[in-house]
Amino acid sequence: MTEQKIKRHFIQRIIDEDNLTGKFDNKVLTRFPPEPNGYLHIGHAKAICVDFGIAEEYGGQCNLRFDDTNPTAEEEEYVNAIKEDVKWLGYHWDNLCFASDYFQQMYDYAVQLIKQGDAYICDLTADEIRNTRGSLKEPGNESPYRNRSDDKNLDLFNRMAKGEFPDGSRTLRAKIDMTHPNLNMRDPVMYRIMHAVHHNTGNTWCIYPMYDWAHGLEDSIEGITHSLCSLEFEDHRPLYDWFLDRLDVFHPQQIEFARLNLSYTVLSKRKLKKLVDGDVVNGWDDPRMPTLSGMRRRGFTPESIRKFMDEVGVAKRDNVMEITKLESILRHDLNKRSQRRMAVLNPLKVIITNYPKGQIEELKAVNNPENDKAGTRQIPFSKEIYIEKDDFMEDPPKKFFRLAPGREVRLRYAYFIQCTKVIKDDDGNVVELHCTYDPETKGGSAPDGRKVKATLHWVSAEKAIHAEVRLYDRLFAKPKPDSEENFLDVLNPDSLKILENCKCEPSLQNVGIGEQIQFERLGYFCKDPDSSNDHLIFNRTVPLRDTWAKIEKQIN
RNA sequence: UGGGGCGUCGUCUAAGGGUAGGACACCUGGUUUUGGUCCAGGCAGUUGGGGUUCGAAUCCCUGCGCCCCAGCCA
Repeated sequence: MTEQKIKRHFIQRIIDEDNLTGKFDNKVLTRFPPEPNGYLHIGHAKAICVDFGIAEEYGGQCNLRFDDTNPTAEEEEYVNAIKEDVKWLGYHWDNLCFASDYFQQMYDYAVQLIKQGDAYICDLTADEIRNTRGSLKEPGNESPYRNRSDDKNLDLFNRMAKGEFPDGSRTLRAKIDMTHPNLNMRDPVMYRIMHAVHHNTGNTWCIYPMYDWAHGLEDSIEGITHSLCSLEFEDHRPLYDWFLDRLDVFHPQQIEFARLNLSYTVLSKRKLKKLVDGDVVNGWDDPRMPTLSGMRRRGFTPESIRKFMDEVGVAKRDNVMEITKLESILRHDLNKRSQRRMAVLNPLKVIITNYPKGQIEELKAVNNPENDKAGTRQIPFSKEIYIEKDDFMEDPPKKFFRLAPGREVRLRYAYFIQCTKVIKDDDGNVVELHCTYDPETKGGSAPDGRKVKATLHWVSAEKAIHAEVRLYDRLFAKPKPDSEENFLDVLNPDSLKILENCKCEPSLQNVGIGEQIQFERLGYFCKDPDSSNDHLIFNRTVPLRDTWAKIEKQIN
């Protein structure tokens, strides 16, 4: 407990200090400010956890604010998806805000700056502005329109807003310093002309504010105390401060922290959109996507994502979290909450030769060994069953404990069986096994105390229900796809494997969509929303840790 | 290169002048009717060089390396 108190990250320390000095009257008001131009991904989840988490911790508030200043990129669909994802993560915004609600006020502030001589209308084209901005080494040159009279600027700005000029013909620029070593301070554009329909304001405006101009105002208007954002905006903070100082309005404190990176994945909306638009995946909510909607469909719990963020930490250094860490936390969470079921993904028929034909026995199985309250259920057992193809080897290596000719293993919750005969097709593939069972071992233990080295999952052939199972793997084959010349070159060709012929125990018919289930010895799965009553589809969220696979790898 | 930022086990992250700790990964072993879980143990780190100090990951100086910025994107 005290240990938790001691481990304060740098943002908490800054706020602690502010509260000590009374900088913001001990108030904490943060905001999560997404642009509605795509779906939220796990990188955003870090920002959400920091923004909402800080507010929660200090008894403050957090706004959800859509930074909708560019109508050509933004859509209502994204607004709705973002709201849903934030709620799913378990956070509740205190105010729902839109930058577009402040357009008039921003306009008025712009007029103020023009009157103060701090902004001017520039007739340069985008190319010309770029060419006069200078470079990292060279200072820029002043625009020939820089010294227009305030009246002329006011008139032109007014007419810009009225729609008298075509797109791109003029901008409003801050009059700062074209030789400033920080490129952002070289007379940045505040407004551009865009005759575009805005999802929120419709046709009301044909000039739209730029991020640098708008964002600080949004924070100031809402009374945000600590404006938390990612590292790339550090260079913008002086400009943010400059605008607020010139306007002499409430001045939030911007604090920057490192964004999350994840190995074997990409976390940029641009690249994710490319995967969607290029049909590399099946939409934003494809279970392979690092989007929150994709992860939700895959079977992630919001708790596991939040726990992950706790462990990720908050700091300023660049980082790449290993995806194994996420998976580890996921498994830990799923292990505690998931009911166990049996399903066979790659079925191999087994006939128990000495079991009475036509007999069905109901056997008791534990629903969750981690949670007694989950209770038990009955599973049907019969003469013909399916086991996993991988659980039999005709000529097993030393460390393979599972079924082999002449060997005895346990069927989970059922009987010991011994393999007596291997049936093959003309090509030599094993297609069926004959086994005998020991009636004395009902439930899975032998009265004479003899042991077996393996326990297999199985499904009654007579009572099995059919399902499609989708096995997902990481989308990329290289740990840092962002560092590749083209991230699309390192896609993992096996990121999705569809198994059409899977056999499930009957109780699986009734699971709800998204309900997390452990298929014993295989992994965690959940029913996909594409399922129908006569066509079950299960997504594999994450496999169980597989020690045998590791040993197998060492052998080869 | 001008400006801004950052360097602690393989990967994240603590230690803010006083024993470099934790998690994941990896390796052992134990328990086990899931080769799961759980438990125990192990491996492994302060970017280099100076300085201040009884004592430096921490403070100072100086190298080196990495990231961001030249959209009318955010």
